[in-house]
Amino acid sequence: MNPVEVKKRICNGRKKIDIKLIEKEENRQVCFSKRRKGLFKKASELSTLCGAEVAVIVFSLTGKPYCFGHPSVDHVLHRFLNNVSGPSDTLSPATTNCLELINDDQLVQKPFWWDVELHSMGDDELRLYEKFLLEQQTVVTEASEAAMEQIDAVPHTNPEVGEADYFLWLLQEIKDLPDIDPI
Amino acid sequence: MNPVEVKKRICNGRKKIDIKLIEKEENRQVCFSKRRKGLFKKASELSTLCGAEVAVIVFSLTGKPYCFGHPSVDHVLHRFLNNVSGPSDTLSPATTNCLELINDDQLVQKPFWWDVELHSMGDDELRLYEKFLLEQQTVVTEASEAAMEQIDAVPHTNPEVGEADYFLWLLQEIKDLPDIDPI
DNA sequence: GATTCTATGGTTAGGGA
DNA sequence: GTCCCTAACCATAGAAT
Repeated sequence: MNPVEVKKRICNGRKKIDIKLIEKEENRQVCFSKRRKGLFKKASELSTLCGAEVAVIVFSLTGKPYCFGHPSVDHVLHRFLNNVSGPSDTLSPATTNCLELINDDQLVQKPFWWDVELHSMGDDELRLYEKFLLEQQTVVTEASEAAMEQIDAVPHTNPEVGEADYFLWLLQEIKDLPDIDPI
Repeated sequence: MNPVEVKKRICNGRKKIDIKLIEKEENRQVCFSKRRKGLFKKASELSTLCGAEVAVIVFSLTGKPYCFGHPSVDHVLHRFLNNVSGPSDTLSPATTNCLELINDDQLVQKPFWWDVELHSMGDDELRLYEKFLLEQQTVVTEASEAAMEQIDAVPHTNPEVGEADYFLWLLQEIKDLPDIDPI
């Protein structure tokens, strides 16, 4: 910069603002960007300093989502959602047996059809696959949420326990299901 | 306080610390408490100032959950879980064709094996099914995340577009897949 | 454990680019 | 939209309560 041209920069130091919706569209936008960044940084510092798991999700007024998570947003959300769904140690013995089956490694560790070889894909394939995975997430999540809403709506008074055998069958089907060999 | 007794408080002003796990158990505990509070305050200010919807979930090292949400944690989580798919308008034409297929109602609205009749279930069955759905979410999410991490790691320079046909095949398989009639 | 205290280090509002 | 800039405001480390 030309020394002669150095104009004294007018410094508008930080001004105190009260915490209410910022009216001016542009100011609000800039503030959102800055403070979102600051919030994520604080969250990151908290997780590092204190070994905490943190997830932050923000929707701007325009509906755009932003998120931060350590170790990942989904990890924290799952932990949270599984915590919230209530104590699972009050289940009947019959159900517990079934849950052990679900938690068995067989189901989760079996290579599924979505375990494809990524390195063989081109750029567009990768992006498409990414999109596809997100769609699958959405499908399962929506089915899960819809079902769970219904579950919550159903009064939990039905004492029939024996019917749980259905799930043993269902699990068997699942185990045999996603075993398609891609290409 | 007795004026005679007013001892000058030795002030230890804030010291710069580097961002790494605080070793000393007690200090970490105090820091967690303070910074968690600060984080929630920042989140609150962001939502008020900018009209944003915010959810923050924190697990301490001891496993205790804390959360903040505006208008509520559940509201934001629900919105986020239904909203995961990102912008699709920057993709190449070849990819876009494929995405249209993905987005086609056929795939998503076809009744899947998890669309079971809830009202026929007993109490334990319902709880078990709920657990099962959460497991399925985890499986798909984890597969998705692992794959997407790899996708991000792969340099997006491969110009081969034609390979995307693989996904047309994959989608066909998917459409025919989950068509098991429960019981 | 949580809260209070003080002096710093850190954050950020309003401009400008 | 993002980045820099400054100065005033704010959060917080360490110690004590």
